[in-house]
Amino acid sequence: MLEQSSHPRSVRAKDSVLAATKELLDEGGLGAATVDAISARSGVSKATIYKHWPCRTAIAAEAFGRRMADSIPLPNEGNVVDDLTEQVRRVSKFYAGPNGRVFAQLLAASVTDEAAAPYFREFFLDARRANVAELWERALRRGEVNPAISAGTATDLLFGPLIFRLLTGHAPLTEQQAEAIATAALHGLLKANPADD
Amino acid sequence: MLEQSSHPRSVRAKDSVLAATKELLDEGGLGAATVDAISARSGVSKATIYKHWPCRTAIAAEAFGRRMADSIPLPNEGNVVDDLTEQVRRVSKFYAGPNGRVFAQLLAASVTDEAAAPYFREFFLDARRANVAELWERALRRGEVNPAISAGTATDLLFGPLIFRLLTGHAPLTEQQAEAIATAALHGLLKANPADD
DNA sequence: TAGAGTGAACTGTACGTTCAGTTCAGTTAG
DNA sequence: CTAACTGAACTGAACGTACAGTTCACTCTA
Repeated sequence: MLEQSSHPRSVRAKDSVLAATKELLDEGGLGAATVDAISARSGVSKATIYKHWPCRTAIAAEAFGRRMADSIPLPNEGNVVDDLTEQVRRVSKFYAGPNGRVFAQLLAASVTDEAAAPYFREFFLDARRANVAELWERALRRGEVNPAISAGTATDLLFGPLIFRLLTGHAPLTEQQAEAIATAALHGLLKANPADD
Repeated sequence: MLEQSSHPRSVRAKDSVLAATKELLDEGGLGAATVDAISARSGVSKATIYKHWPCRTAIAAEAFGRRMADSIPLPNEGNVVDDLTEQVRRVSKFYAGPNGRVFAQLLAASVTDEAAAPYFREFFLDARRANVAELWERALRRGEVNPAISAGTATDLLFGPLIFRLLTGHAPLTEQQAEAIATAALHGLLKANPADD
């Protein structure tokens, strides 16, 4: 019971807001997570909410951010082709589900909403990039990948296409598509590779 | 003088709206192109505007769409590596400029704005994809690229990373970066290629 | 009792709608 | 050839709505 009261009120208010926002995002996407709705459901007043966050989008980014890291663990199958392909497949699957829609809305909102961009970066991109960087480092140590390519470029090449598709909806995010993208990224677009299966 | 009067009023109104919107987009991005501002500058009433377009974003997409096709001609240097690399470089340069910001805002707005998405797709993506598809077909005929990869996948792999960076701003869009991305996409991330310069 | 939170009202912006009245282009009648 | 007619398209100004973000007098709780 020390646990409960050791949380200052402000912490309880924050948690309550984040929990309510998470629910609203699940139910109706970013559009449903209005500040009034968050306030009503969490029982925290708008005035207090705006003491903790600079804008609406930032709340949503923080509320939604944690689940993504949790829901996509880092694969470790022992070789870079399998690991990276599996990672692309997992991320693609995440995007293809209902959470993908919310993710897209948040990314889109962060473009307009200057104050929210750092939140979005912190809760989504940084963790994701760190993940891939670790896979990339492993692969580099094993000598399996081109050392002239940076982890950042590799990340963009593998996941940029997924995000492109997610946002524009011009092509589906099926498992086959994810594999096609990963394979193309790993082996290249040119016909120079005779060692393909 | 027949030319003038041969345009029905509706065409003149549309042109006026598109011209005004284009100006506003240049001056202050999507945020400046409010429907009231467009109406005021074009001299076309809001009621009329909403007879021609379903929502604000659609106007902006159409107004902004044409310049992009114009400003990025299709390269033809005779081989796929140079052509695609050059194309990536050109698109990257376009994104890095002031128009890139507007493009990002439009793409972001289309995520939320259901009615605008088809406009955005028509005026940006379709033309772009057709462009790359043509380059890809050429390369296929010459046997320079992997025939197992579709033009769509190739497009996503080459331009998805640029869009990813543009939207999140996590990495710059310099010419070097564009080349690094194109090279990585063409040759692949793996170390399997001995035939590199 | 002092700092944190409440709640309710308020401001401001911008989308999209509505409608009575006006302009214009093409048509018909004189 | 001209003048009246017609209907579609446009105007202008107001309106309703939604939502972000702010303010302030208050209440509670640590």
